[in-house]
Amino acid sequence: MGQPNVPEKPSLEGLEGKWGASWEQAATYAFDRRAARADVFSIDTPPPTVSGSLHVGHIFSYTHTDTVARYQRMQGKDVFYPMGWDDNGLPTERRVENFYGVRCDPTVPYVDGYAPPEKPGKKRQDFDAISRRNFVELCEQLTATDEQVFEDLFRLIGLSVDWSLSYTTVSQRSQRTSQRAFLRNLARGEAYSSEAPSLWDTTFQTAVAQAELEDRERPAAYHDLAFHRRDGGPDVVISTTRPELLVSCVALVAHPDDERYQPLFGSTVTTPVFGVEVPVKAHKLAEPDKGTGIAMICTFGDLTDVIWWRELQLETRAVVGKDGRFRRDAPEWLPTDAARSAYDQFAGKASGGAQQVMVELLADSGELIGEPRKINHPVKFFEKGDKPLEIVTTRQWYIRNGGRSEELRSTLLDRGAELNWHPDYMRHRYDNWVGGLNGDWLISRQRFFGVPIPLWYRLDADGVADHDQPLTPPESALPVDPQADVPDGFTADQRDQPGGFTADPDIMDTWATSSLTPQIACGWEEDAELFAATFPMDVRPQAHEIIRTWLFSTVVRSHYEHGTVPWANAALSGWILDPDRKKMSKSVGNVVVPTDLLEQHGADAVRYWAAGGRPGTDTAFDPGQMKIGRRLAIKVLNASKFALGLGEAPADAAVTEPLDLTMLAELAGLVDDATRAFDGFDYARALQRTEDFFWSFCDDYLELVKGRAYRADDPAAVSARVALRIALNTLLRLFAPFLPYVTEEVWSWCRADGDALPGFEAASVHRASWPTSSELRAVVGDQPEAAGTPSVLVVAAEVLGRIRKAKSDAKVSMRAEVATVVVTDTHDRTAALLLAASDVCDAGKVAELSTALAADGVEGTVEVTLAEVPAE
RNA sequence: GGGCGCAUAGCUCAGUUGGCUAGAGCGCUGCCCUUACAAGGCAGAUGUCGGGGGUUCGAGUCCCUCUGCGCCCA
Repeated sequence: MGQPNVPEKPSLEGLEGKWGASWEQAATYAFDRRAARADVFSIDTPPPTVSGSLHVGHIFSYTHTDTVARYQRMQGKDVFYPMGWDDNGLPTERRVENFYGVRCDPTVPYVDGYAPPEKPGKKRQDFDAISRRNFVELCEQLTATDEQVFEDLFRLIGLSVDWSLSYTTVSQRSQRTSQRAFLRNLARGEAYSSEAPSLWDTTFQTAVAQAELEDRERPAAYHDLAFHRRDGGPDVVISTTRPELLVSCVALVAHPDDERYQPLFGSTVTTPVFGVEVPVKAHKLAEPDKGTGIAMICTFGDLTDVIWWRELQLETRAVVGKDGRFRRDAPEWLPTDAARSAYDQFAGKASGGAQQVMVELLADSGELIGEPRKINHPVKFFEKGDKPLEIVTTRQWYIRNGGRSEELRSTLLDRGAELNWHPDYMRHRYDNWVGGLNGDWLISRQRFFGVPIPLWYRLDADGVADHDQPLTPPESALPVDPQADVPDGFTADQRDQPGGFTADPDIMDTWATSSLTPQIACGWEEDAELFAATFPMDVRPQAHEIIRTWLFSTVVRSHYEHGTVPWANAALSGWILDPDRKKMSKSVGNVVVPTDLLEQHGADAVRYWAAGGRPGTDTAFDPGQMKIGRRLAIKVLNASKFALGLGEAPADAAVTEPLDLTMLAELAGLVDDATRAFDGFDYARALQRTEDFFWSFCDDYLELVKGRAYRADDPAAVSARVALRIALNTLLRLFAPFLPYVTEEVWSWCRADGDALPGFEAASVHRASWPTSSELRAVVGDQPEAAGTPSVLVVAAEVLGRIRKAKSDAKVSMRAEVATVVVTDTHDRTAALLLAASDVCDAGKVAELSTALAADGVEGTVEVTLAEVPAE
């Protein structure tokens, strides 16, 4: 049998580089694609947005998943753990624009060998306008660099990803998958296009989906406007925060039960300034106690207007264009020259300017009642935008997601209920979101960098597109770029010609592709063998704030395509909070750069901090915890050095001493606990239990057996050495998911010269089997003292503690001699103590240990008498 | 307004079906160079378990209610 090769001065320095290279070379984390589905654990890793900056959040949540991956691998699973990079969409476009000083203008021709400006312009207006193709090329160039930075970090933190499985969300394969899934949705009627009011970001010039909205408090003012009754009765006064939209007013609305306005229902009134006749309607969404209780409906001021417009079947009088400005020509519905000339005063203006003009017009005509009343109210924004959204009628593509169908919604709620949520309460987020949907999923985006919608439209003799019968490519032709490729049956010169065809100009929403990460990663319709082995996946790890977007959209796509949930488990991670309990975000400027942390504390230490963040729980960024993690890693080195440096422990030697047996019995309990925790995705609990055990193992058990273990040629010494070796072997495996570097380092000591100590046969601790309590109980056997109550180890450690305290109180060294220790306690406890008496005496430097029986109901005592110290 | 979560030592947090005197680490104080570890060890002090009510022999734990904070949604 080999001897462990323990370094003289073990150290954490350089372990990341050493073992990172070793794992890569030995393909330690390689997925074996020949495995059967039952033997695979497959992980739908969140593809990070590489155009974003690195921050500690990346370390945090990805470490959580990695601990689970490592656990499952040690449980014998073939772990499918790919990494993806999300290059798709707006964040990349913005980064490329700012990085190179360019912006995309689809009307500009392609320039071969284009080089971006040497000094990027400061303002967007000064950016170089370049063709779509040049722009996409720059996107691809920059993301490749960004991906490498991310991969380096993830490798350093020790993610046990199989890097050969990496994918990007804009790769040809992802585009093919995304377009294929879309075309199948289209063929089955799950996707459709429609000309409808859509939320529109005037900065980005694109439609956005409900899932991308956020409310922001903005100041506004209620303006009271007088509408005139036809019968000469008193004016009807409405309150509005957007008086500039008066020109697009199509009706007034009040609650059906509102007695004040019931007489007016069915009649018409005329609008102030413009004199347009509009009906007064009743609808239950009107709020009687808001403003005057009667509101004007405009096309369109907000989402409620859209509901009223649709349900009350009102006219459309749209005035705000995609650029966010009022149309330049006076609308045809204005009845008089005076109305038209009033309109001309704010034609072409954005809403702010138009409002000023409109308010003046109203004031001049006397139809503005009283002073505007300032309020703060929530306004809808695109989450990445900084101007309020407008509602503009455009043709867009949608995927049905239950927002307009009770039946589908309930089916998708059932899908959510099929998932195991970790923590369980996160399922409410899903139910909440799905239950509150008010429209289908808008997936088309009027942007440039992304997966194109793979469609063309026939143009009739007048050049009008037929949107009802889109031209589709065969799946074999995917991916297509409709703006470069030509549909079957047409020639390139028919593009945009009457009688020819035109391309759908849009790309798909980022989520329309990332909702397919299981299909992309598992090789749907690309690699049948891989797909069969990995799908549906075992777990989707992700942050809780994107349950409504990523998680839900993935469930929708999988439901349509496969009739199943995409994974068995959803594991939600919390956020990183800064020490002031604020969410870390770039805009707040409180982000900590992870590379510095890794350099400072080491990967194991940073992982230790991350793994302490319980599933779903927000966790404060805490360098203090990293220091503790580092201390733990050093402790593992030193304790291992001790446990392995004690001389011979024959492979067939038995553990015989009660103290040793008790320790192993307790270790078996720990193994059960940690295993249970990991099975429930509670890595944090597994770590905490292991750590607790390890510290008392070091403080008490190691101290108790130290003297005995050093003795030569003594069966009791051999018992200690064997027990230490078994305990170390078990603890290294328990720690391996959390501290992959230091545990691998120590594991390697036990395999010196290819001759492994018993239990250390696996080439890597990360390929060793997860410990079981039965392997430990086999060693312990049914020896009563081992399973005894009270535990020999616990009683001995307690008495040792009293001895230490006596020395500490007397302010003497722990090596100080003790003359006598008298333990008075119950029969069982003193009996247990006596089984470890010589160890306690060794550890405490005790000359004489005696016990006495305590009287019934009297608390046990430990009397420690220090030896006389000769005067100096 | 609806939903969900959180509130335990100065700080960060454990406390799994209710059960002995509520724990750990950090920080703080004191002692100790001890042949695994001074980037260390040992010991010590520290609590109205957010407030109130209820169920129970017994509540940090279960129920109700209130307060504060956070998140999601409207």
